[in-house]
Amino acid sequence: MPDSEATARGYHHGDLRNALIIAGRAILAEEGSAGLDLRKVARRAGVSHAPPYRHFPDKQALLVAIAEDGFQELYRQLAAAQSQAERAAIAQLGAIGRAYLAFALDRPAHMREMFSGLTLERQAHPSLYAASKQSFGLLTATIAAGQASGEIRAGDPTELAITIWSLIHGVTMLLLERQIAMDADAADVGGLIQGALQQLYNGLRPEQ
Amino acid sequence: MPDSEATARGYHHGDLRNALIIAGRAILAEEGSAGLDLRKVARRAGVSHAPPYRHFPDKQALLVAIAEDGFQELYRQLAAAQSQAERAAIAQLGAIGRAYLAFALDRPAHMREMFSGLTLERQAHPSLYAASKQSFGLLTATIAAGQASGEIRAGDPTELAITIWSLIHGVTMLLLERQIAMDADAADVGGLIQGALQQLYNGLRPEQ
DNA sequence: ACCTGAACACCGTTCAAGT
DNA sequence: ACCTGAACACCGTTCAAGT
Repeated sequence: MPDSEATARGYHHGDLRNALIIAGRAILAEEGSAGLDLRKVARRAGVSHAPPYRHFPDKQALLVAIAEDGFQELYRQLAAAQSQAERAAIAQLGAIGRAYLAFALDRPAHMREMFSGLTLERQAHPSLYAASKQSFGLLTATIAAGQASGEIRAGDPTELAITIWSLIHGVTMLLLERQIAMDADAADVGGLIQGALQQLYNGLRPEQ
Repeated sequence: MPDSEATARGYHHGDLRNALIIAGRAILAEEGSAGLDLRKVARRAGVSHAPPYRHFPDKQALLVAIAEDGFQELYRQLAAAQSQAERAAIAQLGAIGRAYLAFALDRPAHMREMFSGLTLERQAHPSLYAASKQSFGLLTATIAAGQASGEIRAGDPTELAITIWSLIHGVTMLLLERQIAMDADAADVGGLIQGALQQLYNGLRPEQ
């Protein structure tokens, strides 16, 4: 819950930009991306359809801002989950993975929008890129700590982080798209990502 | 390739349904999903904007058909890659992973469309679901063969297939969204997915 | 049966005015 | 400075006609 308008100042808004992002997120949650049109967002924020153009050059720019907001919230939730987990490396990675999945299942349309090709030019959206890199940094740091404590094998932690992020992201998006069967049971879903991470930890190679 | 009408019969088309799918794929390749509007697809297929409604109840249904076409082609490419790879399990999985990624990089808009939430109700789109399950079956069979030859540890091959598919899908989609840096070098990209699979094969746990 | 063209409601975007 | 309302080009969808 961001601060938003301090007070209305004769006009409708003190922080229209933020109000538009909040309205957009609400519409995404209620109607999905199909319902996310600029006029409806403006209406919900309490203004007519022109003022948004004072804050965003076009609809795409609003979508990027909504995605960036999502990446920031994702990071907060991953960091909270990690800080509350046991210190064992596998427990920390499991907590991050479950939080990543929980975020996605809690707001599927927002999650899809965050990874829907908006960010194609990283140079063009540096703050969005920075927001998503925070989460990657959390993963890398967790892995480096696990290597320091001897729980994770040596190697470039960035490479390992790419693999783990990919596994978590893949499970999450395939579940979101119903490509993997999902019993409505939440414990089942958490177990799925935990099981995948455990398999990565153990490896596919038979024990010798 | 459905059968439909064999030849044009005085009117413009013998197989408008198929022509619309092909036109849609071409637009996706040239302009991305933003350019994929029904009127443009119809124009490109050589008809006015009403006839598509004779084959598809709405735009969404055309998108689903385009996605299904994509899943069928994906399966063909995965199967071809696997059949040409060496018999070692890790080589087979690597070939499937590289083919999956190559498909996505070759047609990013189509790939995104295939995994963009169209399929939310599996019951509502049984043929799309079946098309995507073919590829999953290929993966499961490859894993089962690797277990039979002693190269892959014992366990439910479906569970292992979910993990491997998730890893391949995650690497692919994160690369597609530029969330993972990608040197334009194709060898590098192939190496990235091969490296991730190798890490899964070896496990994160330190050698004992 | 399959096609065309007009029509409707709607959306993204712009702009001339208002306060 | 920030707002409104009209306007334009366009899209998804429907429908009365044509052949």
